[in-house]
Amino acid sequence: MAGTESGRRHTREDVAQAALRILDDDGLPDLTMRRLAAALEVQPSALYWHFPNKQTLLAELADRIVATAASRPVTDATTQTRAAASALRDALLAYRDGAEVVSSTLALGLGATTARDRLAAAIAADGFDERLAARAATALLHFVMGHVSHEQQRLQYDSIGVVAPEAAAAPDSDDPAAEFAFGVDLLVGGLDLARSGAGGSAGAH
Amino acid sequence: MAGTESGRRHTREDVAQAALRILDDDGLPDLTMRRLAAALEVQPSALYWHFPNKQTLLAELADRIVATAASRPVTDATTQTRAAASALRDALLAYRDGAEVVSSTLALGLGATTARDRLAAAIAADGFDERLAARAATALLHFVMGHVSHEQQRLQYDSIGVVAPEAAAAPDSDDPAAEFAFGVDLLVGGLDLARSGAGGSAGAH
DNA sequence: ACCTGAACACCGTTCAAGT
DNA sequence: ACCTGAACACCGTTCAAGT
Repeated sequence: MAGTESGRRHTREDVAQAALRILDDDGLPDLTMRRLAAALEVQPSALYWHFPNKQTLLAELADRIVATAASRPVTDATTQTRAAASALRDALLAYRDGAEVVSSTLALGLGATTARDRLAAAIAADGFDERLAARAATALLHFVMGHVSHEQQRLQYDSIGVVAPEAAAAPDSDDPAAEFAFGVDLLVGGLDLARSGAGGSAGAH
Repeated sequence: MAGTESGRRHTREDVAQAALRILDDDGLPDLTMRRLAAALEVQPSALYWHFPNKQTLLAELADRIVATAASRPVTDATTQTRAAASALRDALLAYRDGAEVVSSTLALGLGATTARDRLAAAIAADGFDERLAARAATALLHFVMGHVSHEQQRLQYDSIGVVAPEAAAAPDSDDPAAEFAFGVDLLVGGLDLARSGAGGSAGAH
């Protein structure tokens, strides 16, 4: 009950932390500058001393979210890639609406490039050349963002009960983790094909 | 110059058309209920006779956007899938922020399921069984949405000049179409592997 | 260095009432 | 059947001024 935020003046760090907390507790739609200011017991205009605008604040949050992607030990071949993909998914899932926040700032190149870099590194570690790894990382990143965005939006809508009837028994809510793994496997399978050198699907040019 | 919208009373159709026009001309952020009302020379509250809320209006737009996906004649094997994927991409690109509109309504099951259905049908037509086709369609859909969302957000930001320095000479803006095709090829390649029956990546349950 | 106070130009939505 | 008028409860951002 007592004041976790009772002191007066704040740092940029305080603002980012309070924002992450609101994001996690109430979701992106509730993360307004005014609500954030209230949480810090400050006027909305005070926030603009720490961040030039909301977009920049979100970019900062995106960086922190992807930074939490833990790297776990792996052994098998082409499994660095799978591990990196699911580590990224876990990081995005760790904060409510994490995928939305990250993908919104991904587009304007404001940080969060760490995500693609890590995927590319994992693919390269699995024995693919850099150029191929870079391109495949982009594709994989898009799949991951698309999948987790969808997953988290569903979570949010479900909790408010705003789900359409069709979506109830859809082949969709089966098992997000399995569905995710399946998609990653498809992409990795395509990569393996490219390595095998066949003039097949993803190989040439 | 003269009044394309001079008459007084409107239908739900008029509202949807005017909304699509604003979307295409000025983008999703400018598609507000008040701006839409102004375009129809009507009070904002009048819109709520035609649509219960903005979300429902957007779902209607999403349906129309994916509906424009033209099916083009194909011959090769596993190419129905590629064709369906790029037809969907074209449909999304046909309207500004089309991907955002569609994916936002995809999550809450409000229509736009046509997109996944078509992908699944194409995959099945390429000789995969229904269950596999359904799961692969979901993965492919996520990739497509992730890719085109990113592509369109970049377009928007570029036009306002809000791009970060790094993004300038990034391996990102290379060639969206080629990048898209590469990702689709990876997924299709993984599918082919599954068909080959090897206990490999994406095959077994 | 960090914040207040007040304003500007907006939002989506509701609801009684009009024709 | 379709719309007006007025209100409610919000937004992000700016900017002079305070300490």
